This record gives sequence, structure tokens and C-alpha cells, in this order.
Amino acid sequence: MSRRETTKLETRQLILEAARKLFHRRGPELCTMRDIAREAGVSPASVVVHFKNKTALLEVALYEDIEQTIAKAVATMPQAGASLHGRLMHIARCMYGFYDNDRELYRVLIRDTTFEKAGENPYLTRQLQEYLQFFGALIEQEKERGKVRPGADARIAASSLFSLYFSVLMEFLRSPDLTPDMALGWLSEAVRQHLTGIVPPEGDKGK
Amino acid sequence: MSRRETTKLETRQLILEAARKLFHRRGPELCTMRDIAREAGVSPASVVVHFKNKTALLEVALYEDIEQTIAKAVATMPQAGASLHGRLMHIARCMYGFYDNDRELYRVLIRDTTFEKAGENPYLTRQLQEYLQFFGALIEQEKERGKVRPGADARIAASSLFSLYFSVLMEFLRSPDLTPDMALGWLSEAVRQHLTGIVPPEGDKGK
DNA sequence: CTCTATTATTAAACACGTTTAACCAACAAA
DNA sequence: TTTGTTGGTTAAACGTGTTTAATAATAGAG
Repeated sequence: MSRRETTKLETRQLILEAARKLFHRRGPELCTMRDIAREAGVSPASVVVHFKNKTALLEVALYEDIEQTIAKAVATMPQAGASLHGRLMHIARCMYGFYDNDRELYRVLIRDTTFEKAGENPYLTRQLQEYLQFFGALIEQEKERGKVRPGADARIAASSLFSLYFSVLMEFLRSPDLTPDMALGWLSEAVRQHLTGIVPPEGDKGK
Repeated sequence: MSRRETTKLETRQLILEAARKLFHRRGPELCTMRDIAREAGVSPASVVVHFKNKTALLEVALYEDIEQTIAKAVATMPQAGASLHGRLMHIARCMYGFYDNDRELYRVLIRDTTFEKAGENPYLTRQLQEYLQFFGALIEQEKERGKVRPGADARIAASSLFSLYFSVLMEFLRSPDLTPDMALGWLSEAVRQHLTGIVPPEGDKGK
């Protein structure tokens, strides 16, 4: 690796470390690009050269922690014998617990990334796609064991359950009064509804 | 009403009309507060005095149209004899059709409002609460007719179904290639899953 | 009517994300 | 080594949302 390339990587790392430090310490809205540049010992323009904009910097600075949390959540998931509901809730518990460490920070991260036009957030988009795929495969497995109806579309089920998880997460990040347990309780019932349905079984409909 | 109050209301209206015009014409990100102020014939500072910030102006400028669309959707909803699924999808079709008129505009509106801290977006928050309440009552009605299980929590069902609607809407606003019909198709299956569940009926579980 | 208090309005300034244009060290070719 | 080029870095400037401090018009009290 040439001299130029190594020093470039070094500055990139300096900026990333400074960003992580200040984002966590002061929150992403109270620390400016100039602050981060000063902390890293580079010029503000350099930050933009390396990361395109503040949101992209936020994304790169934080996605690894999220990835590790997902990995840990999946690794500690109850085994196949356990109920689908229990396994899903385990992952949700891990994630909500993680976000609870710095709600303000992750609220801003998710706000600034989820609504951008497609293609703007490569890291988090990839994470989501991988997770949805893993999750769809999980449901397919359950199908083979007869725990999920053969007719149910696994991809739509995965994305629907994720929608429920995500909506509760949004509310969780917006409302300081909402404890993780309250959020999990709400999600638990929503997931149960999606798994078992809310209408009576066939043939029992009407009066 | 005193002279001062009337002129204040007049400027407020001037700003609102200018904002609606420019937001629709150029999109909310390409038209500046200065543009709006110039169009309205007032100073930029005046805009902020009346509306606190650009997002609040966007919210006030647009929420009435949304409200009317909801009202029309509810008014034209199939009668109680129709299926719950059909009634929900009717509302979704009306709303997606409305948002389809200016996706970019509503994408920015929803992005800038949904993730703010609670209490920041009074108009849209009230709309959502009213709608969820109406929707919960609808599900309670279905319960009484035996079309929904007595044990199902109507509030959680309402909010879950809204989550599904909202997630598909997000994807719809983010992805120009996604047609309203594709979005509705996706949502239709997700709603069907939530209504009927994806696990086999009781007693049929396991192998 | 006069004087004071209130308040809608605004010009100017500010803060911050981002862009531009110039600089210069590293590299490649001769 | 010399020369020309590439590319990482940055000082300065820009655009825009927002704040501040001053202005002027109105309302109310005497």
C-alpha cells in the first residue's frame, strides 16, 4: 500500500474515532462537523471528502455496533425447539436493550437514514436486507416443521414482523417514558396477533 | 378582533399560501425559507415567527389535504357487510393514491415529522391518534359481530395494521419504481396474514 | 390627547453543513 | 534528478435555517 493510501486511511480513522466519541458524548445534533474535525485534527472540508455528509458519517460510525448486536442476538437465540414467538422476542429484547443505551443517538440515526431515497444508506440497507433474508429463511424452516402454514408467504411474513418491530422501536426512541419492557410487551402481543391471526378459525365465522 | 390580530392572521395566510404553492411546485428541499418569504411578500424572519421552523410550516401547509383525504376515504368505505380486509384496503388505496400525486413532497413531510420527539408535530399526531381510535372502534364492532376473536386486543390490532400500512407507505415513497398497485398488493397480503395468522389452527400444530 | 407598554415585523447577524478553488506532497515517467 | 501529474488536504466562501436586536405601529391608561 502506497504512502498516500495509508495516510488517507489514517485520517479516515482519525475522523471516525472523533465522530464516535463526540456523537456518543454530545449527541449527533449538538456536535458539529467543525467539532469533529477539530477533535480529529483535520479540516472540516476533509471530513466531507471522506464521508460525503454528516448522515453518512453517522451511519459509518455506528453501523458496526449494530451489526455486532444483531450477531450476538442471533447467536444467543433459543434453539429451534423454542417457539417462533419466543425466538423473535429474544432478538427484539436484545435490540431494544442496545438502543436503550443511547436513544437520542439512534433516534437521529434511524430518522436520517430510513427515509432517504433508496441507495443512500448502503451499510444499513445491506444489514436490513441480510436480516430480512435470514429471517425469511427462519420462517421457511418453521414451515417445513409444520409450525407455519404452507400457504403463508415467508418474505411478506418476515417483512411484516419486522414492520411491527420497527414501529414499536420508533415509538420507543421517540418517547423517553416508554421502558424497554413496555415496548416489548406491546410488541409481544402484536407479534402474537400476526402469528395466530385475529379472526376466528375457518367455519366459525359470522354468527 | 383587533386590527393587530387581523393583520397578523393575514400575513399568516399569505405565508401559508406561498408555502403551499412553492412546496408543490419546487419540492420542500429546493424551495428556501427566503423563497417563501419573498413569494409571500414578508421577511424571512416573519416566517419563523409564525411557524417556528420549516418543518412546522410544512406540516401546517399540508395536513389539511391529508385530513380531507382520510375523511373521503372513510366516507366511501364499503359498508359493514363487506370484509374487514376489503375495508382496510379501500382506505389504503385512497391514501396511496393521494400520496402518489407528489411522492417527494410527502416523503419529506413524513420523514421530518414522524421521527421528531413526541409533542413536536401536533397536527399530524392528532390525526394519527384520531384515526387509530376510529380504527380501533371499527375492530371492536367486528368483534361484536363475531368477525374478530374476543380475545384480540383491538388497540394493538389497530396499531399493528397501521404499522403494516405505514411500512409499505415508506417503501412506496422511497422507491419511484414501486407502483401504487404493487404497494397495495404487498400490503394486501400482509394484512391478510395479520387477520388470519400464519401458524396452523390449534390442535394441528407440530407434526 | 399624551405617554407608556405591547407586539408584529424586519434587517442584520449567526451557525452549521457543504462547496470551491488553490495548494502541495507523493508518485510516475523521462 | 527533473518534470509533469495525480490526489489528499484545506482556507475561504456559500447557502440556508434560525436568532437577535432594533423598529415602528397599535393598544391601553391617565
